[in-house]
Amino acid sequence: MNSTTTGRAAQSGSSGHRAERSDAVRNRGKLLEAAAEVFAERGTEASIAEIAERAGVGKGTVFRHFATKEDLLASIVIDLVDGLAGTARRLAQDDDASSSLYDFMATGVELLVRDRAFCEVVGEPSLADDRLRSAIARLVDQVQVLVSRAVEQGVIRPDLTGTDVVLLLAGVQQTAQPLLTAHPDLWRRYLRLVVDGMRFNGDPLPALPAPPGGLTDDLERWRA
Amino acid sequence: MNSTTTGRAAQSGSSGHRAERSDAVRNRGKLLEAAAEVFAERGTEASIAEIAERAGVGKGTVFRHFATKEDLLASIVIDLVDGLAGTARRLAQDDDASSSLYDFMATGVELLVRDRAFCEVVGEPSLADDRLRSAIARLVDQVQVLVSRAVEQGVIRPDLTGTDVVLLLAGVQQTAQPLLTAHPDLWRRYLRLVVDGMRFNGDPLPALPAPPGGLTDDLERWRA
DNA sequence: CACTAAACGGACCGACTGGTCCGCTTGTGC
DNA sequence: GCACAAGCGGACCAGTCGGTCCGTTTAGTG
Repeated sequence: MNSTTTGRAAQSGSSGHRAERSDAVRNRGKLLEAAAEVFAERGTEASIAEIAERAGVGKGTVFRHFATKEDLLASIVIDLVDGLAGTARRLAQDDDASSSLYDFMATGVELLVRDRAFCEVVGEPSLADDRLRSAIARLVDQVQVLVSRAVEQGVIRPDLTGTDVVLLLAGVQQTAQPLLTAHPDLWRRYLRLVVDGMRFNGDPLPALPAPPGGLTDDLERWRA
Repeated sequence: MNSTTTGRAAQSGSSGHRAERSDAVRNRGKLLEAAAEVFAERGTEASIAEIAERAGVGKGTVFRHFATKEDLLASIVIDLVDGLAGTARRLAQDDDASSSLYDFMATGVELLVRDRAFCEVVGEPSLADDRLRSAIARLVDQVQVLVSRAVEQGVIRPDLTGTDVVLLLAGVQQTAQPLLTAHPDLWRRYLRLVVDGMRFNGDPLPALPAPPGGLTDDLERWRA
């Protein structure tokens, strides 16, 4: 959990209001930790009451730190997305484009497999928090680096994009989902199959519409 | 809608209770039609009240025809699954194993794309109605015919199964889901990619555990 | 047409949810 | 150690849901 991104915490700085109290900081930490666990296990429909209970605080405390349930959920998912973007950035150091792209996808799918709420949120953009959208845009950007390198090295078909790869993560997870409890590693089978499909072999894919927005257009990026 | 599968309707036959009333038959029809629409649009969380309203009946009528909401939902999804199994059976007549398998998958994904509740139910086996499980088992059986033929003709890798193909349908749908409203045909892109991955090209896929149950073991089939 | 059992519909119930409010507690600066 | 603002927690509220119940309507029968 790299929770620097955390809350709209101490907006200190300007007029010298008192600093944030220590118990408040501690509770927000417990809250984020508990919420991450509960959302991962139970999905986005997990109740605030359960999160508060696991954190060992009252319900009121939840809403003092996060305006709404969606706000709390977004904070957590954004952290996950940013973490994944960090993985992509780190893997971009590696020379072997093929294996680094594969490793990235394996990391991503594994994350999705272990976190129900993450799956639901990234698979259904209706929960369209702006911060989340830009986090996804950052992720797509990082992945695009991996993809471009792989295309240059000729190890995947040239019409693939970072968006494709990110979307495919959720697809692979969903494929294995119905048998997940019985066969927790089944996603590897389908990841392999999808990766094999990503290798260049002649016929171009049905068109994904040309990226309409510029590089800074966050909202349009996700639909690029 | 092939609603012969419909309800636990007139259990007539034995002791000559009066025949089912015509308005009851009519209302059940309207109910199934309305529920299919509403579930397709809004997913499994659509409310009974909305379904009753669209059918033009009262809420009480819903529960006289279907014991619970899950019962109604299962009835509808089972019809869809059986319909898809019928498509598979019909396509098995065709000589070209490659194109018939592709056509089946395209039909399946398109159905998933247009029906939210169908997606949710088949992607999450927790709604484990027994009738639904056997319907899925029947579907997998039919698809296995297509798959076996394709393997024999050497057009797909030999370690694929009917279960794989059925699971992949939901995976392809999920891949396109986040951009679905903006690009309704995007699923074709990912179906093509997955189908390319299904073609034989050397390395075997990570193991899918050997089918543990016999052919009649419905429950184990889905996890075969 | 009269009679009855079946079907109907919507008021009602209990459970649960996200979110609010306010009296009480506690950390912090002086 | 005092004062007080900030933080706290849980009773509470309004809304929604699946499901039940029962007074009323209606389809079928002789």
